[in-house]
Amino acid sequence: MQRLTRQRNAVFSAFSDAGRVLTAPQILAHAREIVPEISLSTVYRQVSLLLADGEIAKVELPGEPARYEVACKPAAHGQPGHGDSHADHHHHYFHCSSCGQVYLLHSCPGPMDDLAPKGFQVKSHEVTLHGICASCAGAETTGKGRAGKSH
Amino acid sequence: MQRLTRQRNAVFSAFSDAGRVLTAPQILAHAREIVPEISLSTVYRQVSLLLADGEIAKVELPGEPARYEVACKPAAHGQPGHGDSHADHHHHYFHCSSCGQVYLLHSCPGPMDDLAPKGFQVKSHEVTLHGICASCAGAETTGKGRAGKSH
DNA sequence: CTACGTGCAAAAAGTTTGCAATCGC
DNA sequence: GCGATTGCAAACTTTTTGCACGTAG
Repeated sequence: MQRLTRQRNAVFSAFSDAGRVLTAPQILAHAREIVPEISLSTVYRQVSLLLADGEIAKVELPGEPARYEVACKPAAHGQPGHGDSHADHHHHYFHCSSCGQVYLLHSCPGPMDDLAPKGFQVKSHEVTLHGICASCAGAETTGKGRAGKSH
Repeated sequence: MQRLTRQRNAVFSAFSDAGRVLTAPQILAHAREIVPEISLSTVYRQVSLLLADGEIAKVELPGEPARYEVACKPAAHGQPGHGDSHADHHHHYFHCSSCGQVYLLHSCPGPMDDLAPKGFQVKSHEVTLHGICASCAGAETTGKGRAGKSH
């Protein structure tokens, strides 16, 4: 059985703290605010456990490191309250090219089996949107917003 | 200016040979049939050059290593003259979970700007389909196929 | 007390880079 | 000959793993 260590709590609360889609180093940074001596290995190990438990989900976008999000939880920038029971928790993502932040999308363009040639069995699909998020779009006139990684 | 080395030719012909979406190690394997002493570094370097030339395009799918495909642009080695900037030819991909092969899709579900919350500027989108390709679906009874990576 | 969890270091996988030798032009 | 290109090894990034110690239960 899993033990209730400070590190496990720190990793998990990193998500509630940030409420967003985080990379492993970002989780580490947040967790270190609670348990400064936590190591990246432990982050990865706890993430694996949380994944196996279904408490978080892995978010993989083309060309970037894996991120993780709290599973089946209301989105960070949306308001909770919808009784969205997890039937098939497949969602899609928006990647801001300005701040690097990944946002959850709740809608889905629907089945796109027609895109595949005949004879191909489509099991699932992933959609990634790229562009400028509302924060960055709004910040471009007001000056600097809350960008962090413009590499 | 770029020199016409055997390695460059080997890397480029790896694509015509395979005619598919290839990972760097796959390019290496094909290129080694022509120039056995070619190294992976050279493959990466030539791939970078070909990318810069617009002769090939990088294909990044969630959770896997980068692949490369011959670009849709017709002129291969000729001089482009002027003004031919790469248009917005985006396509999508089908990833076979059985053989690992990546297939190009020609159709596109259309603009999906509506998926993003208001205030978000959608610049582009990517769609990845997962499932069983026609070869693997057909091979499931005969047991042949060309599977390789079932990890 | 005992087994699971942790930190560190090293490894694995994919990609890039420094450097001396090579080879196109 | 000059300098771009190559092969090798080493660095780098992201993630995993081996091992000895620490700690929850």
